[in-house]
Amino acid sequence: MHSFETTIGRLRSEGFKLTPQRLSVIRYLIGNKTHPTAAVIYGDLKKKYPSLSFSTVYNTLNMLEKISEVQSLHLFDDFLNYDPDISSHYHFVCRSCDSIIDIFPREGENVSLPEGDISGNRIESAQVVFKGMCKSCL
Amino acid sequence: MHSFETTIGRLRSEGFKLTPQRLSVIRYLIGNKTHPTAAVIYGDLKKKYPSLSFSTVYNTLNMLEKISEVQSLHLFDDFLNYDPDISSHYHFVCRSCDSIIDIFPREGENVSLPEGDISGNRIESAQVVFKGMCKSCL
DNA sequence: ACGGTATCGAGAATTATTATTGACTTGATA
DNA sequence: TATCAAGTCAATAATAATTCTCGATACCGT
Ligand SMILES: [Mn+2]
Ligand SMILES: [Mn+2]
Ligand SMILES: [Zn+2]
Ligand SMILES: [Zn+2]
Repeated sequence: MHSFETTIGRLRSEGFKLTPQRLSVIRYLIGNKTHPTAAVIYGDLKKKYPSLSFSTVYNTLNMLEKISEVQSLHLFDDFLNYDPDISSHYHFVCRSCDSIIDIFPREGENVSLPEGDISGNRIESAQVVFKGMCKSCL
Repeated sequence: MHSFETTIGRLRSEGFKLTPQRLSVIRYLIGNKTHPTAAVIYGDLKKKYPSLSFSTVYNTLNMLEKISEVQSLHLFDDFLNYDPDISSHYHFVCRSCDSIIDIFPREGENVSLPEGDISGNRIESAQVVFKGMCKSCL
């Protein structure tokens, strides 16, 4: 996500109301380096905002995804993970402990993807998911 | 998938019975260059095998995935696509027509991924999904 | 204050996939 | 042939993440 100010500015200009519920979800996500599920977000925020509902969490996440402030990740079978980090990076998923690790490819790490077209199809985004055993599980 | 003979040989050696229902699913998938869903497989086979049930399609797909004869792909929100092509390749998904296009990286197409370890995590497989507009939709 | 609109939360609905169940098939054995 | 055990079938129920519905409420400009 962008900064708090930028994000709420974008929502305002798109015509969304900045309700306390939405702001709580946004504050939860800003600077969050994990990849929480809707259930985790709901569970954590419910403590502080007991009247928050699941629908509102989903609605807010879908709204944020629509304006590309978060990205949903299909890493597991039964649920989505949400990534507030919209910088270009990839993911590693451990098949033993299910942890999700951000991969920021550096020079020499040999992650390179085409941009523009491939076989005549126009690429707009690319997702890379590595699976294996994470450092701690090894 | 491997050849018909190799595949049924593997199933036999793993202790699975080669029932007509399973064989019909296997024959459907061998050489299939699309990425059918369980529902599509069921719908197509139902015409020829009216007593086939959905459970059997799912059970057979899960069995084939367990022995790595097919690969399930989480490309859309609500269902899985199954890929009988187990050679190393990637996918392009068109956001306009939802078609799934195989990407076999060639020399000079600049798709290269690390093997072995990345940041101390052991890579066992990698999935790449490009999204954008396909050639025909452009 | 008033009227129109957006959003809320609660709970129902949706739906792809998985689990359960009881009948049936198969093959080995006596 | 009779019996038995294991595997598999199809029908159906269950599961669970996400979305939808709806009446109530908050907000906004006038
Ligand atoms: Mn991430
Ligand atoms: Mn493919
Ligand atoms: Zn791990
Ligand atoms: Zn297309």
